[in-house]
Amino acid sequence: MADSLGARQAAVQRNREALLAAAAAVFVEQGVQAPIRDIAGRAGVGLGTVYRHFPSRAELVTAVYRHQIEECVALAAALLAEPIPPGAALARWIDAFVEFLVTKHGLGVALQSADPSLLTLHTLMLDRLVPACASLIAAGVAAGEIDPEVTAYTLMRAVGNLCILGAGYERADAQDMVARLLVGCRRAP
Amino acid sequence: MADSLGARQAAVQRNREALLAAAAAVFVEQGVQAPIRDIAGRAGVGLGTVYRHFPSRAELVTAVYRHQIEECVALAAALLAEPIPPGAALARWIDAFVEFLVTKHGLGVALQSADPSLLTLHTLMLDRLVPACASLIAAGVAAGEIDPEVTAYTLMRAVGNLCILGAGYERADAQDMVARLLVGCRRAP
Amino acid sequence: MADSLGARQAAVQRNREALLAAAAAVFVEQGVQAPIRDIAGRAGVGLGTVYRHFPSRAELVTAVYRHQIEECVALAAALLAEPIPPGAALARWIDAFVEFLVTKHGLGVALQSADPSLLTLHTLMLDRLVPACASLIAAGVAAGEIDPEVTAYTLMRAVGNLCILGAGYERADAQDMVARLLVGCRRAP
Amino acid sequence: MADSLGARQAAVQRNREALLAAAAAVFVEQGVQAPIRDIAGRAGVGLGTVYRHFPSRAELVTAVYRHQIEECVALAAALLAEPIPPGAALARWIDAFVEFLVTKHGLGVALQSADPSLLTLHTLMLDRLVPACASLIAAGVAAGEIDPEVTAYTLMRAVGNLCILGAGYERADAQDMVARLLVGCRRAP
DNA sequence: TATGAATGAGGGTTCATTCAT
DNA sequence: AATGAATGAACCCTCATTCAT
Repeated sequence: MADSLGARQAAVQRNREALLAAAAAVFVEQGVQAPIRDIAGRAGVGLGTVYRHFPSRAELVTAVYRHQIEECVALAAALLAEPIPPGAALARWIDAFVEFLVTKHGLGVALQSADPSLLTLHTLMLDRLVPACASLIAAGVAAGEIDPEVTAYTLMRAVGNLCILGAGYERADAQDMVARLLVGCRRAP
Repeated sequence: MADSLGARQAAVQRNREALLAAAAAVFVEQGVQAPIRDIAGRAGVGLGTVYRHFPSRAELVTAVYRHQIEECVALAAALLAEPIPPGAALARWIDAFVEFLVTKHGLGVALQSADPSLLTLHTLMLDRLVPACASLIAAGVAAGEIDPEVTAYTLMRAVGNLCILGAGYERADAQDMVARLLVGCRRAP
Repeated sequence: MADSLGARQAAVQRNREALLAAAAAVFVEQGVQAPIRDIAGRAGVGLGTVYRHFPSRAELVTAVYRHQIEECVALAAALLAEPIPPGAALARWIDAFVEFLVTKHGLGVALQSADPSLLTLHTLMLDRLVPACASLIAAGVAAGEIDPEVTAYTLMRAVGNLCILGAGYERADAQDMVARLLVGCRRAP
Repeated sequence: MADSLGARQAAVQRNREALLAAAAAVFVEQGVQAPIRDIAGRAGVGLGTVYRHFPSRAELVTAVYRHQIEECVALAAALLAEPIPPGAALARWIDAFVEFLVTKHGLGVALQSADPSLLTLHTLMLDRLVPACASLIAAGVAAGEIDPEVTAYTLMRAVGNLCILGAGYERADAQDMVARLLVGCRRAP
């Protein structure tokens, strides 16, 4: 009894994760506006199953990115605890953020869209990521390494935008441009 | 006979210009994916007329932005001719580019889209804008003011991305971020 | 063993009754086409349980209304046994029928629908209610109070229709219209 | 030029009328909630054509019934002008109304639905039909033939309901029941 | 040339129904 | 027996594109 119940719940969970993986992949290929049918097909489930797990596109999008966002949040705390200069900590954190944006998840495109279905994602970023980034900036400012004019939200939006890739503007280009942007955020001597 | 021919040609030309103006306005309001019907309606012409003048969306998009792009090209030449330091010239040119991107034309969004209908726009940028920008960069590099690693195409894509606005990330933010990016493009001392 | 068998059967019966109550409530609120899921949810059981007890919507609908219908049947016999004029007996019976139709059960809508899922309900009405009504009409005809042209089935359909309520046509309106219809069913002097 | 323009407009008008005819037929068979696709198919046009002519279901429904409604309105005026007793005029008008409801148009079902897509139709009835009926009732009341308690709106809803046909309750039954209802609306002696 | 009516593919969403556990 | 996850058919609606006039 408990076994078969557990087995069922496990299957449901597997389905949910298959959907998240499929959605992440499809979002990268087609953007967050990709047809729900495509996601269902990629996950190998029926259309209704997507709607069962994620009644609205917003919930699916949010679920896809939540985990990555939480990892970023955790990293910020970890870096602050390390005995390195705050400016370097910020740089390393931004590197990791870029890695997420660019490598596997299409978050960049997602962040810039005004689409109502992305409101929750935006909120999530505001609530979780911005404070994490702000703490690193504050440390950098306190150490005299970062220009106090720089705000976390704006910087993150800018980095997010710089990570929107395309033909002829690849990952390495985004990394380079972000690094240069950070140089411009240092405290003027 | 000649008169009525001339009159007809003039009417055709007027239609074309009304369409360009309407498309520019609609692109700003709704983005480059706006329904063709909206553009036709705004221009006061029939749907078929849009397709006659611009058989594909790409051609319409390209035509809309071509004029702005040519102004930028001309500005680059003008700035190079002025007796100012090349780094300042580049900064002023980028300022103007940002102005175009941000103020009236939604070019930012257009540039980052992977949509095949924007391929020609991309080509146009490559053909006309990149050389203009490259000439300013080259001058800056020659003067020892700009990092020789910076390439025109990448810089323009980055600036284009930084100019994708949204709620909480307005024109002034984009201008600020672009300025900081340029700081990061200076030759390392 | 006998106990647990009895207990199980009791639970099954409880489920069935919870479903009937839930369906009656949902039919009133949303009509007989309400989603099966809503009924399951209201009854606090799983979807499959609904299908086990009532394999088709028709069976559920019929079961919901059967009890009310039997009450009407019993009332007809009781009224015939009372020492009142047959015309008054018919009027009182119709009043009670209207009460059922209008007050709690949405039967009015159900009776007029051509939906195949309501065929059995229709049959039930034919088999049980029409004879009951016919007996009252026959008594009225015999007493010279009711027009012999009136047939039970037609009258019941008409009353059923008159009891389909809506904004601006409320219970009291239906009662009034039914009363006037009955006036028109009296024997012409 | 004028000819071909006229021909085109005529074709459009024919299409529109084919749609109205198809919709009327489909509404009778399946009710006003019938799939738009079925109406398009019956009319021999594409789906989009239905939406072009009637952007919402409400507009289609209203258009289907508007003509019949206006005929009824006109009839009321004509009957009032005739030298016949007002009670007879009302009876003849109601006969005509029943004819419309029952013969070709399924209006009965339409009138009782609370569906938002039928709001306009309801409004139309309120605005046009109810005053027409009320004028006949007023004349009957003034002549002492009609019970002053009877209101036009309620009577029309009742007649509408009585005209919802089904297996075993046909046109003749509806006519009979409506006639009896009218008897019940006479002034009590 | 210009028009705009017509078409139908495409994508969102709901819900009846099945079936493994 | 009960559960509820999964499925997919069926509808709705929008809009790019074609083409007769």
